[in-house]
Amino acid sequence: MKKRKRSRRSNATVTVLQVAAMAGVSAATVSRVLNRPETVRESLRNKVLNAITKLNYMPHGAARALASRRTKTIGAVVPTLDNGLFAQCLEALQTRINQAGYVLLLATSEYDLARESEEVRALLERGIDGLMLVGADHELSVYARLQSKGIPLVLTWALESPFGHGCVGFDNADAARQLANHLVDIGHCHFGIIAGITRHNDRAAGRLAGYKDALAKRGIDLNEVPIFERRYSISDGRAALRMLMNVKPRPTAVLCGNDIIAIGALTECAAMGIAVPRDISIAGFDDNEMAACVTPSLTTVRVKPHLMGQYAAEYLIARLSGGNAAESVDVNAELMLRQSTAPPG
Amino acid sequence: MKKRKRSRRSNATVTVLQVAAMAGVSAATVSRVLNRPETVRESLRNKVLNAITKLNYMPHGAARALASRRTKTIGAVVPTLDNGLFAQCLEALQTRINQAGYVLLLATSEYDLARESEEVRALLERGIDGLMLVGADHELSVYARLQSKGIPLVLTWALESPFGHGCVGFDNADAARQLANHLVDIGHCHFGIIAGITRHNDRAAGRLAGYKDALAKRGIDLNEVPIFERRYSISDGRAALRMLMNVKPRPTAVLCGNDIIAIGALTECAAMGIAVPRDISIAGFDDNEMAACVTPSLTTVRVKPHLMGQYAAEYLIARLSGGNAAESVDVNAELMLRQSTAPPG
DNA sequence: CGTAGCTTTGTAAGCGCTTACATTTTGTCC
DNA sequence: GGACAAAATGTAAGCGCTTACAAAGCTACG
Repeated sequence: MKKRKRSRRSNATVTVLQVAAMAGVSAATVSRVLNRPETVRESLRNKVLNAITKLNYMPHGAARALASRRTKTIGAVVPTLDNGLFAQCLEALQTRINQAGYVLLLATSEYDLARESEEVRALLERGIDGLMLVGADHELSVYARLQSKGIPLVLTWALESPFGHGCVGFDNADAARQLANHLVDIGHCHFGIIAGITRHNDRAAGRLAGYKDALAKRGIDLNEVPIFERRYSISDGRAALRMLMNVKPRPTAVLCGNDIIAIGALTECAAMGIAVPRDISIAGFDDNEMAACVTPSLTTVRVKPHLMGQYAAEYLIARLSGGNAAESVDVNAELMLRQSTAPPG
Repeated sequence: MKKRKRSRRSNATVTVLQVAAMAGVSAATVSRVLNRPETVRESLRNKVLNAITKLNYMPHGAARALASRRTKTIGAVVPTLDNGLFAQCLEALQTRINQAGYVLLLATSEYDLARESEEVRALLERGIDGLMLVGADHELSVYARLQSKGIPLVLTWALESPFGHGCVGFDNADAARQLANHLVDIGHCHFGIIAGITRHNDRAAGRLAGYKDALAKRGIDLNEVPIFERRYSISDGRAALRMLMNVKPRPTAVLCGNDIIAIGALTECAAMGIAVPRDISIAGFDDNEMAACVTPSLTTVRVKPHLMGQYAAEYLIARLSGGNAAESVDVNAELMLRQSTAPPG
């Protein structure tokens, strides 16, 4: 006679046993109704379903996760949500995984790989069935932990993983090359580059490499090309453009690491009374939502964050339901030629 | 002799018992080291810590949650991540709660209250310790479920909750009133309004109410003011502006439900050859990242999504650590007067 | 040196669910 | 109608952790 020693059950939490009792079945049957309804006879199933609604029963996720070793949760860590592209990618991912009954556990790394690794660790502790990351540059600990837990990973903004994970992205270098080539095609020969910070950022690095590669191949001496690496901010773009304008010979075309920088450059041109594209051409990268709205509208490269998010979701869902999925999908980046570029002089 | 009947332990998951064994203590002590380290003597604590790193032990979140009835997870549901404002709010929320050891479980409602209610249910099932929602318009089931689980809620973009939850926002109607008043002040008397969809959206409704209230108070006959409700999209803004231009007398000032609509209106003006602000003044709401970049730059109202996210996080953290928090904080929305508005012709 | 009153550690009972296995029911075929 | 296989249900053992309570170790004081 020492029953109910520690009944913490202050709030009457409805459990599977109460549902079972009301329906006149065992807990196992209730569980089956919840997880594999086709395995229980209709009559019983209905009784259980009735009991569930009558009691307003809500399964306990942690208990489920503990017993089943599945959390029905997908993790994601992106550099920042302040960048609309990542937000849009997540929007698509979230929407898609939700349809499949998954929920999104989210963290941001602020472009810091060490922090990213910590975030991944935290997500793993909390329990995730799959993970989405941005880019292919990650600490080894990340890959190792994922590996040891057997958790599927999909990389966005990347076409190739060092460990053969799923990838959905586009070729940054190639798109950058196209953009640079276009500017050479229309007659530019004095360039300036305001790249993003390339350290630990394979996307920024790829873009810069593409720009340089194309220019070099077209006979432009890279030693003559001023190259800055700047954070993705309007003010950094402005300051960098101002510096470029002091370089002799003055560039007639400026290739930027992304649209934010480019818009900063555009803004500074306006402030300095430099006409775009008459005096100078400016090109961005990303085709974010502002690119088409600024004046002059910005020539850029359209990446497709929604599509990446969706494919990433698709990949993880496929893997988690035991299926296979294409290892790598290329959502082609497209050149968007607009008003901010034109032949020189 | 029937030990180890169901050893599913395929992957050698390191558990608290193995750590305990290696450190020569009981599981309880390991748990204490993890949760209330100050209650265990330093010598032992170090042994445990060593064992933990040596074994690369990682606590099992679901097990913890089940035993402790806490998940260290905070939920949020926003209308969409495609809107930079919500993304920024979440960015701040996420960053702040992360510092406090919480992780973000995220869902989007696509502006659909029924869907929102479902999402909340899903989050609750997955287990959350606190929740952030946008606005004060929610299904009763949401409030009821939260209530019955005793989970703290904070509303953003709202100043008042029907059930006394925490709020952080600003007065939409008041800010809208200020904007409308300003336009009257500088001489406008023929207005058009392109509001957002007000149904189930207290923010859109508040803004529209503010516009109407101010105009009426300044002696403008609301029956003469064409009012449209449109989705937040460039194309809807464009189409609505075109319709407004056919109204007689033609409005000299257009008040928009948000910046997206306003930028659509601006775009259509450009397309129709209507000069802004000479022929017409256009005002937005939100001060999103595009507002200052378009040409002409957009007069609007600055809301502060980062600040809201941060305060929302603060509120939840305070509540979850047993403290109290201010019930309601007002992050003042500010009028941003830019180039898109001016006295009429 | 005994013991009251701390602090530190151990013991073991769950937390609410899933699932391998055992058992019962149902269906099928001669 | 009986034998057998297949389908439906029940039984009970955990999943990995936390925590109430018990036990043990210390301290200090008479």
